[in-house]
Amino acid sequence: MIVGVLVELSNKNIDRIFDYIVPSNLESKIKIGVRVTVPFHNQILEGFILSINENKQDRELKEVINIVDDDIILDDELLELGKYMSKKTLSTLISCYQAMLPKALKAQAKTSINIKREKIIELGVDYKELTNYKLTDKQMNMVNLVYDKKQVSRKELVEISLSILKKLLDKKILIEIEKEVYRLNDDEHVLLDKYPLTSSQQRVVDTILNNKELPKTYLLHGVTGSGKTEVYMELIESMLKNNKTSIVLVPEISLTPQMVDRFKKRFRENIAILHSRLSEGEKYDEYRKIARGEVKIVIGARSAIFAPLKNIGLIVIDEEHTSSYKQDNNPKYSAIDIAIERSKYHNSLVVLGSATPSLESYAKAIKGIYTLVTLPNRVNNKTLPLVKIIDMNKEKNKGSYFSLELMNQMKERLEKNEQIILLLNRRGYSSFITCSNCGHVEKCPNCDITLTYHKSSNMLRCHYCGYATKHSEICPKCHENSMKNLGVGTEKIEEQLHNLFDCRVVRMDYDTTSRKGAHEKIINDFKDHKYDILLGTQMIAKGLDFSNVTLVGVINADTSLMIPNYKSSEDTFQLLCQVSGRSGRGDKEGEVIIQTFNPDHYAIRFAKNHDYASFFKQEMDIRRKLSYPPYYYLVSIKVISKNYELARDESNKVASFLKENLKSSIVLGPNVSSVFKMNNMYRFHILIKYKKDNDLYNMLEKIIDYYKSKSSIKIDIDFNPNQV
DNA sequence: AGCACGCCGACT
DNA sequence: GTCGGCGTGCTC
Repeated sequence: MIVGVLVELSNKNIDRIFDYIVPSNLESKIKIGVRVTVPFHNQILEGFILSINENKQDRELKEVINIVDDDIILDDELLELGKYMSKKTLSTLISCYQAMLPKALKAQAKTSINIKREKIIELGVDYKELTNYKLTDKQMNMVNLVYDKKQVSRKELVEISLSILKKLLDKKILIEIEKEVYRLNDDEHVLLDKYPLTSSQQRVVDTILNNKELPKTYLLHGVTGSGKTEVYMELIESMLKNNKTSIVLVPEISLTPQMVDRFKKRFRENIAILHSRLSEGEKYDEYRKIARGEVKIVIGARSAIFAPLKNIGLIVIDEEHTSSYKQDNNPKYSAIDIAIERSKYHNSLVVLGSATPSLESYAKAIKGIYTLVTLPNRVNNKTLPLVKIIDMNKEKNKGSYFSLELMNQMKERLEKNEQIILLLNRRGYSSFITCSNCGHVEKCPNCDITLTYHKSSNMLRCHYCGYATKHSEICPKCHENSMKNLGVGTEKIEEQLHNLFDCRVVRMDYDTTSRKGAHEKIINDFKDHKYDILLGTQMIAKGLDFSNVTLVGVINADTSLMIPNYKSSEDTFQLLCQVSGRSGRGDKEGEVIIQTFNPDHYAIRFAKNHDYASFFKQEMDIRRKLSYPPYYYLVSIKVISKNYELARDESNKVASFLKENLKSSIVLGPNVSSVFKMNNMYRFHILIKYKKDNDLYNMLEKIIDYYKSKSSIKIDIDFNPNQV
């Protein structure tokens, strides 16, 4: 028997199947989709069996060494899905399969994550026979405990008494067995009464369920607080009744414990959770639950789209406009694409939900590629919060982060014992230090990126490569003792809040949430009103539901407008709408205050009135004039090299090749990349705008082919990039 | 990805 | 004369 194996190395040069002979003792275990170890060149690698051939050997073949798992890791659907992904993203096939699997199941020769087993104690004799033994009261108590619970962990009994346990084990009254356990234990969840659906929720549910054309993709446009989650749950329940499974994607699940909680309360043990904060062991366990068909619902972040569920009836993508649904390293896939591809296989529904759909999705809905369904009002006809724009150019209260208006409002809410959310619109990490004398900023010598200041360690760090150096207040350029002008961080603002008010503030940002479970704690504490003010970055904008919040303040609306990206207006509009939606979700009316130096910018003006339609119209106009998506698709091609001249010259060659061969596309560049030098590599990029170009994939493949043997040049291709 | 092979510069 | 630079090629 001969098998074709795809080995673990991700490299275009070996992005193909290699044949191996199967020794006869392994033949019975050979199936397509299982992992094997094979000799390759002068190493031992893991790989996946992708084909089984008869003995038609045209050369000397090496032998398969071993079989890693007894089970199939990738079934037919997922094997095909990987091929689709590889073709669409131009990534190696193995990188696609690896992206679909938890670390424990990737083809990697050095994994150590195992099935967790626990020692369990059971009754070793029939309960009635116990009268034949002379047992002390204490021994009898333990036996009764085991009898009642049928199975008790050894640990629990050892805590009672090791000597009693040992006695009973010696007498074979109790016996010890090993049992597979899942690491992520289900906490007890009270079953939640479901809310009756509002008439518009019911209408949406009916529209979607009465549809007979499958597969089909819906865009659910529902304002913040309109109860999209209830709609998802109702659809899932209908799937369960028909014995179908569902996947729900949320932007970053650890940020939305409230939503997970609601699902758990309604569907209990029928759910598996997959997200980045789980340990590798926990992920592995959740994955096995899914693969064994023990759950019918999977909730998770982007990669949960690959959950190995059978018989999928519904895939929900909540907050579909979120950029994290696109993976920004290879393979650069979009979870929405994958969802639609899987829906074709399963003949199922896809529901994309958002209060502020991406322009691409909304345009597709208008074109009829998706079907639009809407929830135009908040549940119980609650009003959307009143939004006030504060022009910071005219602000009298200079030198403070807060305008007089915001300060007064905060004071008022605090007096009424209501809660406040403050958004600091930061672009990723940007607590940097500038010289107040000459304006100098410290940059990373490897990456050309401004270094971030870390107060706790007094270090400056590069968030791209990890370079770190001690912070000194002496400016290296002008030698004044004035390197202390810190960019605004939540810490600074918290300080000022404490100076202004007697209030309890909790910060939620990258620093305060790095520990596992930190998000949940902050959110729960805030919900329990242990704090008056939640101060955070972008991560507080989405999905949170606090009924006592009546004021949302946006400290600086402008930062996201300044980002050099064609989507910056869209991102800003979405952010402002989303964060505004956190206000007034309970009985009390909510208000929002947005501070900005650009009060007339349309993204801010339309966000004020929650006016998606007008924003869409104006933004589409601009996109059309500038030939941006959704009128054109984008592909970014980066040419990367350690050698500056080489990167420059080769990127020129690539650009002219593309200009020559892609007559119906617009080829821009090469330009230096926004992050020009990263990890000591120089980066040039070329941008292609295309509508339909039959030669595009051909030409890109030719470029990849040409450079794949040249290790001094790296080519990086990104379709519909988040960042250009 | 690794690793060997191979063809040109500054050194015991 | 040789050590070693990294360009090129190969892996069933």
